[in-house]
Amino acid sequence: MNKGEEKPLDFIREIVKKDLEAGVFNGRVHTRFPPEPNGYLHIGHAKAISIDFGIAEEFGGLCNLRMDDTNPTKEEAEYVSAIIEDVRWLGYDWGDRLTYASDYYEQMYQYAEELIKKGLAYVCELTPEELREYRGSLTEPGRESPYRARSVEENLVLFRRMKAGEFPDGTKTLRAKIDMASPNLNMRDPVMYRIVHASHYRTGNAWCIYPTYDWAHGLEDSIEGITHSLCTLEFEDHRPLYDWFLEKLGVHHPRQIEFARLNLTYTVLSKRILQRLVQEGYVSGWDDPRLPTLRGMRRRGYPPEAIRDFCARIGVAKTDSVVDYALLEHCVREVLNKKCQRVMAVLRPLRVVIENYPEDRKEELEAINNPEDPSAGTRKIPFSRVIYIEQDDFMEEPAPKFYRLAPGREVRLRYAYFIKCHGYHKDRNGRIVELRCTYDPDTRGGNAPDGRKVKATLHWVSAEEALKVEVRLYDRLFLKEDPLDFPEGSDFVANLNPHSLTVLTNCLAEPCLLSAKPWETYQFERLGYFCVDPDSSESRLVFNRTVDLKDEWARIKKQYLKEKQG
RNA sequence: UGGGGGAUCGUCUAAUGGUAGGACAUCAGACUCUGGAUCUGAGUGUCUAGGUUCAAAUCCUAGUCCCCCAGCCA
Repeated sequence: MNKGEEKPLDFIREIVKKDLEAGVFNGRVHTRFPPEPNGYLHIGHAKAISIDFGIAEEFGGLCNLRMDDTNPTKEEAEYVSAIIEDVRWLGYDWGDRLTYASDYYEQMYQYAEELIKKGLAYVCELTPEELREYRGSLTEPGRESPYRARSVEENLVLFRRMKAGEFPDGTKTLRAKIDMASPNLNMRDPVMYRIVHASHYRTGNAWCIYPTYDWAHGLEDSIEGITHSLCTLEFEDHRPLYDWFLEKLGVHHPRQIEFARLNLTYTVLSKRILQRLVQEGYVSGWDDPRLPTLRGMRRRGYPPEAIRDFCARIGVAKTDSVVDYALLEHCVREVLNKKCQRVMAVLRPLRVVIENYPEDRKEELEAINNPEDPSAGTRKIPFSRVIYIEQDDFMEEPAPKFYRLAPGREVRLRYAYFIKCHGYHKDRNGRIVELRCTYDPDTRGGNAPDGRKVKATLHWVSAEEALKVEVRLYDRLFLKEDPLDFPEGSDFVANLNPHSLTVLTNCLAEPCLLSAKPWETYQFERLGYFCVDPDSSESRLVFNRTVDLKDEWARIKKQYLKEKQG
């Protein structure tokens, strides 16, 4: 694509554009995002949201947020508010167009009577088991229900009695009269209404018959004047039915277009499995930062604009695809790099005594808040004789290409001084517990007047002023790229990463973090991005690692270890 | 063995008969007071076999492989 050229449109936008040009819907574009309030939204929904709301926005149209609540046994008000919150957090707005399928129950019922009167629907008394048998199979046609030939009058009476609550659950259904021999199973006289004596979270006990998805969805779209009904691929062979209902009713008829749902490596987006992860305690809740739920990602520190950018980058197509999780992380880093304040924190502290630095001396050094954003200004960091550095930043016997501290080696303490290691102490287990170093007073601020260079710059905190904080390190929840690829006889649990969470309780951070507030994200220099978890209290800050920084040394180390092994 | 869809670098996605391009990932280098960021460069792809054409990812024919559908879930 050359400069100045428009970004190519995906196949849906292409269709919408053509419809617009042809005046198909009187030049209108109106979409909808129709979640069922029976669970929490995840990154897969974010893709759909970004398509539904994005297309409406780009073509000067509208997008409704619609609760597709047609099943009283699964839906709850709690999910409605969570969905609203999550879509809003992502940054989308539906004005006053928050709608509910349940608001259309009466109208749907009237449409159903209309279809009965046209001889296109009938009350069937087959049991669920019988219904299945009568449906036939993928290769064999179904059989017509013995109740199929009822008169319009009888159907009407029966249907009204169904509505009146005269029959127990599961004893009768209203079915569309289409074609039991259709090669498309969805057309084999699909159920439109089922009897369910259950209280609905919105309509209470007003109804005991509830519309099925196939019957309801097109009507919802039609009633709301939707022009383009965008959904995922598995609804492709429901489209003939969607079209059939609307055509027989002769009502406003939106165009349904299907796209591939999102899959991510090392991640599951199946509602059922997500539920098990939460219910069986593999994660701490729906907002566990390891989960691909929007709440989880928010708590992890993923900015909504990064998720939106991700959705824009993955594109829209009909090919089944699995997107590399690294792309999401890239989008997250890109946003965070630009806006996060830098700070120094030590995850696994190693005590360093600077022998030639006077015991009674303290000083403050100036540090840049964000090199990507000069307007973020600077801050002061305390420095003193005893400091802590990262355990990983010292090697007794340095590996090849390890530039950091080692006996006899000089490195820079960021924004402070050059220090040189002269010795170290070990505990009785042989673990290094303290380094003895000297500093060069002439290198204050981090540069040597004689121009000598060091190969590494370390982050550090002053022992006395440091804040003790908790840091939760997250890693992918699953070990396998495809978590559903497990040996026979086991299940996805076999692929769970036992080290997906590491809690570090003895971390030390520079004192400016004292004022940090929940949900704020910082870059811990050389380590990654960390956001303040709402579990934090006045006396103890808790940080979640959002994502690490790209780490050249980690890469080299890995290569080195691999070579050493074989 | 029914029907509906789909196959382009490792991954995602463009090219709509006319130079197979981008992004992420990977590798190499430059720069750097974050082994970060930034910059430069490299490699890797049209499912297969035929055909049409000056020219095919694109059109035709025949295959192959993958996904979805037998809820009174959505």
